[in-house]
Amino acid sequence: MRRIRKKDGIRTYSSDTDLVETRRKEIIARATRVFVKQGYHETNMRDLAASIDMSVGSIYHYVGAKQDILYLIINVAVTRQSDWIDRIKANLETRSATEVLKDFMRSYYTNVEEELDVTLFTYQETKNLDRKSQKTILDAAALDVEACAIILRRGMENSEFKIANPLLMAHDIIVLGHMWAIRHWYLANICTLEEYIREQTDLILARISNK
Amino acid sequence: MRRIRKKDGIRTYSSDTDLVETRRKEIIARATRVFVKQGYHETNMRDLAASIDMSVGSIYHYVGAKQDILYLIINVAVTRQSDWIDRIKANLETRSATEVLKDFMRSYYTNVEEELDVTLFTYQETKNLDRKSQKTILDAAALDVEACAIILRRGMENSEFKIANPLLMAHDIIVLGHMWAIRHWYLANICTLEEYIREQTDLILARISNK
Amino acid sequence: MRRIRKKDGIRTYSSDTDLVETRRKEIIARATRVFVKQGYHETNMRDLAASIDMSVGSIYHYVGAKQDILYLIINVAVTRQSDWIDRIKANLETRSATEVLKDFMRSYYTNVEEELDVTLFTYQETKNLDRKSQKTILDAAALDVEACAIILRRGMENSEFKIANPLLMAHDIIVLGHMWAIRHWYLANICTLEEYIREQTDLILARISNK
Amino acid sequence: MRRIRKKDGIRTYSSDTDLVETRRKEIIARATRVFVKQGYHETNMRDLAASIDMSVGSIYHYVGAKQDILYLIINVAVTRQSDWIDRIKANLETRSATEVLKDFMRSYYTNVEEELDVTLFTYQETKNLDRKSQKTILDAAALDVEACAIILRRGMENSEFKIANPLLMAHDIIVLGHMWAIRHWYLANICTLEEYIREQTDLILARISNK
DNA sequence: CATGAATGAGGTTTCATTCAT
DNA sequence: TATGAATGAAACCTCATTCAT
Repeated sequence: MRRIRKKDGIRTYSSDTDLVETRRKEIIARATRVFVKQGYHETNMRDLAASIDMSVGSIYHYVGAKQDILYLIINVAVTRQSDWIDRIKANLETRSATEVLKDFMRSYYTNVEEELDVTLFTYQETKNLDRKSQKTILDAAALDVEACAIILRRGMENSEFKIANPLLMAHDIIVLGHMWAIRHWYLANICTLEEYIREQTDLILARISNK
Repeated sequence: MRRIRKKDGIRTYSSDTDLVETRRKEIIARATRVFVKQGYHETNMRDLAASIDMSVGSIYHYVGAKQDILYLIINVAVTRQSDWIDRIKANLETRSATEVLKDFMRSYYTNVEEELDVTLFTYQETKNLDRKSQKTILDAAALDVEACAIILRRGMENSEFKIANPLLMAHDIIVLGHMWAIRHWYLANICTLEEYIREQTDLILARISNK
Repeated sequence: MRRIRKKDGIRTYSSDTDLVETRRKEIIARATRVFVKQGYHETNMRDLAASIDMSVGSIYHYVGAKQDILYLIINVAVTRQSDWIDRIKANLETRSATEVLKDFMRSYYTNVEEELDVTLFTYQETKNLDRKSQKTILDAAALDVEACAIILRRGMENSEFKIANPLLMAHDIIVLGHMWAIRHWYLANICTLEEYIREQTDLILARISNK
Repeated sequence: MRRIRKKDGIRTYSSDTDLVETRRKEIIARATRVFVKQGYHETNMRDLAASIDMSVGSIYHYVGAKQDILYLIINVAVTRQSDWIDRIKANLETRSATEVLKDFMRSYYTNVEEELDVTLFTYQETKNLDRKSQKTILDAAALDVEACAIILRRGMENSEFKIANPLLMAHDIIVLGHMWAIRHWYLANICTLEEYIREQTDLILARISNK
């Protein structure tokens, strides 16, 4: 008789929490590549198992369902390191909001470039999660906007920026980053990432800089 | 020996072109609602047929495969009326590029609001089409950017605007419109459509207006 | 309300017996070509209708079911003209049994050659008829053997032939004819029809001729 | 990316070659009975699965398609043991061609009797295979004729036999055997297998014996 | 813990037949 | 009488998940 346990709300048959974590990381890392390439619905568990060099049974030891893998993948994709916001705040102590914002956009957009496929994947497949998981993911995704808004608000405080709706402006900054991935099929034909970053930065600053 | 009839590249068993057109329109109109609500993969043909009040057999009388329905739906969603660009050009004869752009953004974004679900659907499900259909769809989608670019270029010609990369700027204008649908789960909490239109218009004009 | 009538045990909606006969003949003649080429199961009613230049509805006016067409086709194929046996008997009045048998084999085998595909078709598809129809067909097919046996028995009567089991011998004569069609994929590589007829005739005569 | 395993040209999801072989043998053995009794087209996969006491899924674990089962069945039916021809040749070392031929016919025809239904089935259903499989089957079937021809040629060498076209004669010998199955509906009424063998043997020998 | 064979419900699509026009 | 659009049951095949080994 199998004993059923849970970790992070997802069923597992193992009681060794560390092992579960290790194996799940392996699964996520490799499954990401497979799902991103072939599509979530288009990949069946047999092929997935073969592609990530595990047995179907093993996968189900560490994960409760196919959808859980999707959740774990997307969750990794939208979750930033925990010290991310702290580092932004630290930067704001020593440098102007404008400078921090420029750096932020550059590093955020560069990160999108590095995770081009996963970013697109997240936009397309999040809908396949159950309601609760979707909420978790969207909340995590919203944190990016909040982080960006911190910079904008600081700039407003010290009169560097003048912004009517800082959350909306932050949102624009974030999604214009995502667009580099989502619309790469078009953008790749009309500019380089470098140009893209420069133009979007200029677009934003032209509007918020307090002259 | 086996005779295959096609209309618009999609198999049909009827030779009555008008009837095919009528029935397909019905299928598209009703299937859009069902797919958008339940998801493409989550809706099976039996349920679809029941929902749109047709028999499964009848659907396959006018359409070759489930995927064809998806294609038809998305194609309708991304295809503008043929006189769309002409109307923009006509407007540019009598009014300033700035005014025309403002109107364009308002009407485009308002249209997104009216087709909120379908716009989101298009972003999520286009990947489920075969390679060739995807190309057709993306090409059609690119026309929106081109249309917007016409306005921008006119503004540049008469020195109303100053823009480094008009296609990229047009692209921003278009996708920021789409974002009202794609990220509605977030935007709806921070602003109204009215505000959204105003802010995005100001964002763009602040950057391109030639002072 | 449709009135249902029958002709030759097969449902029809028409009361005009002659018309039914005419139309059925058309259907049989053309459907034979289609079924023989594409196979009975592989041809659906829509394609059949298109191929024989009739509407599906029309076919069902004159025929009760798809299987009925198969029956009619095979029935034509296995049914000889009614004067066939009479002509054999007449021949036997004036010529030796040996001569008549030679002629019989030549004309029978030549006829197989002319209906190569239909003969094969009959062997392969009779099983798809219902029990009762199969019986009718097999009985009709048995008549060929009986006809041949008449010749053999006449030869035995006048001591031209010496045969232990004339029905079995007649059966060999008939099926060796059919084999020219059934195993044409092999026989065509090793001899001509002319050779085939000569060899089989010699084979039979070597055994039955009373020296 | 999608890995497809094959054994004998037929898809399987198992990599355990022995297991595939075992299970396929089970499937063939039991499916033969079902198909032969009910017909290939008349048996659907659900019924087949129930009849052979396997799940539909399991069948498809070892076989790629319904047609593959048909192929495997017919292939077994037409394939003789590999030492068959060697045994014939060995016999020809010690015994006269006439004796070997008599034995050959007896054992071949007896074998047909033992596989009555399958022999008929093969004649009727081979056409349902794809072109390539048909070729394989027909080539295998042709080997029987070749084997028989070996005996005939030996008899010609040592002047026991005199034959114009040994391949054609061998073909007659083989197909007259098959006819015991194909036309059993008729033959069963006019003679026993014993008589049939005797008569056909006499028929052949009367023609080829060099007196 | 690891494996992969087994399951069977459910997916998409076809097609013989009917019937309103 | 002639048509072909409409029907829906049933076909083949897939695949997430389980569980004996």
